Amino acid sequence: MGNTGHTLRDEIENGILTGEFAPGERLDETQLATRFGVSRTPIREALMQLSAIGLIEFRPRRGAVVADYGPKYVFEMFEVMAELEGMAGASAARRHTQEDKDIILSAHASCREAAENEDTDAYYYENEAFHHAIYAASQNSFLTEQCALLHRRLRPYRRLQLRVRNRMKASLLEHQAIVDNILNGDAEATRASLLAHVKVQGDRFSDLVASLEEVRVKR
Amino acid sequence: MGNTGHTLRDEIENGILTGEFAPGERLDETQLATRFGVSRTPIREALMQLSAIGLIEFRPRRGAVVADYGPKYVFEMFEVMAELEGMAGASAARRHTQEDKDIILSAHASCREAAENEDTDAYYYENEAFHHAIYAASQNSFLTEQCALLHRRLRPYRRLQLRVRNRMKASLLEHQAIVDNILNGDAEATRASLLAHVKVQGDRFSDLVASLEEVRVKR
DNA sequence: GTCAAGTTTCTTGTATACAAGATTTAACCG
DNA sequence: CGGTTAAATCTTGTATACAAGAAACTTGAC
Repeated sequence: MGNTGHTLRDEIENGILTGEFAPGERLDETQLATRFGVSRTPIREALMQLSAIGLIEFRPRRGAVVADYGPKYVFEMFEVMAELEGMAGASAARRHTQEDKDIILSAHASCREAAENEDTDAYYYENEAFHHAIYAASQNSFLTEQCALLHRRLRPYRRLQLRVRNRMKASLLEHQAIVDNILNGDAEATRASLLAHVKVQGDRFSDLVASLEEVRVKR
Repeated sequence: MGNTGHTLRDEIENGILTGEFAPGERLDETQLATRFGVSRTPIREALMQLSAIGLIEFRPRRGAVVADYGPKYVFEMFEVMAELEGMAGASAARRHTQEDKDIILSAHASCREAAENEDTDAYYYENEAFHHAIYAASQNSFLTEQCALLHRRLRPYRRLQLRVRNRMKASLLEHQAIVDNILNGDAEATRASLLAHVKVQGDRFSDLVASLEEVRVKR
């Protein structure tokens, strides 16, 4: 043995992002250790890393729990995500290379295909590739990393949304406008279109929470 | 004992941000352990946290070294910082409370005082308070956290800049414009003024690096 | 049957032990 | 005297041991 590879951290992170470990849930170190076939030490170190990026929280003497942000906080995260994506898009419109362009177009085509097949899972996956292609085209590697990080962090809160009626097709239309703006090299139009595209997700999340609240109150 | 308090992490982080541990320097776990009077285990966990936020890097089997970003990467960080601060300012202009306003004005007054006394150290400190006041006034706690985090991360690269001739007074003038814009509730003007205010720092950093490069080449 | 107090059990947080890879040092050869 | 290789040392990465605090359970009283 003898490895500091991030595989363990990624494994646990994945569990959180896929919803296997739900927000608020307590993470038992011993349990994780036996599950991954290691001792508690590397588990602990992975958890420390996750706590540093805010995915989990340590309660003193009570271990780690999956971070459970309030709805307001999640909405704020979407606001920041929108701004960062807008920035990446603006930068991509100005500085994208031929190769970036090819990758964006190919990702866009894959999204369209998924949408035409009404395959939400495939669309979900291809949509991520599309957004990552834009991050990379910004030519700003720090921005690319920050966008990717926040994107991952928001994943659990974006999962349900594509099931909403017609959301997939509306999303695709927005993608088309974004692609056009980037190819035209229109930085500010790209920024605006991406800002709106992402912000919609925060709004949808808020709507969802509001409706859940209403149900809860009514009972 | 029995503590998961962040004090140890903060201690090491401080050492990095103040330049005691220089970029590229190797961090010896045993050394740190004896220095802080604990075993290697909590040191290790603190280092894992710092690696997760990008302040240090783990080379497999070779331990932790203080992250040494290239000049390009640092410049990119300033670009993102500028955008985030612009966003915070725009939001602050729209949503600041009376209390936020008081804090901003008081921080601004302290900056002015430091500038009039030509006290660069005091200005450096009060300047941070001024910027944090704006973050808080955005009413977006996630944005506030992200800004504060990136601000800290850039601290080592901002240290030298105030020594530049007249920079302190120029900075104060920019602050005045920012304050005016916020009090007027002009979100876009605030965004623009903060964007420029921060971007200047990235430009200065680039100039610095360029001049150092030149010296290096000439010899 | 319900609640409270005390005891037991579990879990965390830290220290220490140990194995494997990296680095330094030393010895030997050219 | 320089270079290469092998041994010794050091450092990391992981496992285990142990102490202290939290949770759960038992027992007893009302």
